[in-house]
Amino acid sequence: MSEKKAGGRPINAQASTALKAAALHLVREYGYENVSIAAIIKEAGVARQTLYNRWSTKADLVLEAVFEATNTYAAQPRWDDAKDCRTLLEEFLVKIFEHLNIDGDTLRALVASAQRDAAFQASFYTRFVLPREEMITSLLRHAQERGELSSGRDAVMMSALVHGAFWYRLLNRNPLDAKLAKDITSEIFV
Amino acid sequence: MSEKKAGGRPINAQASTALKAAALHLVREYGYENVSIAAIIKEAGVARQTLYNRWSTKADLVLEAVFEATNTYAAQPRWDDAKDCRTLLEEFLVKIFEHLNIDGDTLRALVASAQRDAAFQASFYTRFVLPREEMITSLLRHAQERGELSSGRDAVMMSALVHGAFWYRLLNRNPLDAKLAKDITSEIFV
DNA sequence: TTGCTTATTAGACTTTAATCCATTAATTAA
DNA sequence: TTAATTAATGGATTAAAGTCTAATAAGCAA
Repeated sequence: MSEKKAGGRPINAQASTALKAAALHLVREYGYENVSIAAIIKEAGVARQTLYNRWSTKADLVLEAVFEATNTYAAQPRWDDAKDCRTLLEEFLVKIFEHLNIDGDTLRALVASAQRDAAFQASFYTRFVLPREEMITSLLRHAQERGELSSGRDAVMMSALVHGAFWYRLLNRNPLDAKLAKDITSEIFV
Repeated sequence: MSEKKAGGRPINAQASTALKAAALHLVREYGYENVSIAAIIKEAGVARQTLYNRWSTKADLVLEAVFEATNTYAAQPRWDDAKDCRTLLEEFLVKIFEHLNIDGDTLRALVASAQRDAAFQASFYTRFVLPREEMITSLLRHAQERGELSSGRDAVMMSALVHGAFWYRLLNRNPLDAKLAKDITSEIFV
């Protein structure tokens, strides 16, 4: 399946790069809602249709741009056995919050887009949200194995509580700081 | 301050009623994003400017329409002393979820609007979100007083965890059902 | 070279939220 | 009755996302 007939003008990879760079730059500088498609293609020096050949909406483009630019923050840390899991969770949350303090406004805008577009919502959830949720779930299971957390508890539900808590804060424009990381951790580890 | 000079054409209260009714009806039937201002004023039989004389955006109008139509669900229940607090929380969550299963799609759209409009976000949070958050906080404090929950725990944080959990589920288009109410409750009451 | 195929470009077009304006309507005060 | 004031109306306008189209560009295969 999906065999392409040979030939045809090749896709210009530079156009993609320029579009992502322009989108990220403009969105971080002026805010998602204040950046028009027209401004992005103008800065990228590319035609409108070229953008829509690659991404179907502004949200898709910006998601990819933010995602690629912040791989660092989404990386699974190796759980350091020298520290207890309570500390690991708190430190991981602090790391997530650092990212959210850079791109939080953009991510809020993407969550908003996701509510209007089920396909984008699925993509956003799969690429951005779920991976971290699974990282925390695995950390909590690790804590159960090490006896730092009662094995009777539901790691998936606890992870959802943690995620819910900081997304809820973000969407309500509350600060995400070290104190919050500590407070959330305290309520999870009894 | 704020004294109005007498005279002037009086505001037509029926126009407000008709606009709210039209907005609620259309939004529930076709979905928030599929309902245009043009459709609302047409069904209400009112001029465009009349709508904007009362609400500054579609989101403000729909929030008020939904809010008025669902006072029932937002009412503070009297905590029945015959039941333990675990049961009360679970039942309260079930009640909230019943409402979210009617207007959840609309509320998701309003959350999206709130991300684009800080003033609306504040209004939405104050009118819709915070009251329930406080109800659950007070229930958890009640549980602490009755010794059903350790008094060392942070009731405000726990309430945020609970709220975060179901808003998170709602925004990710996951089901809000009795099982979720039970699972959330279980993780709060140890 | 000549087709064939796909990508890019520029710009017209559609839709919708929101603003703006001139005109008309409804009310109070003199 | 007249003037002042405020609301409602209908329609024009603006801004932006997204769609569409015709012309052109850049490759492959014969």
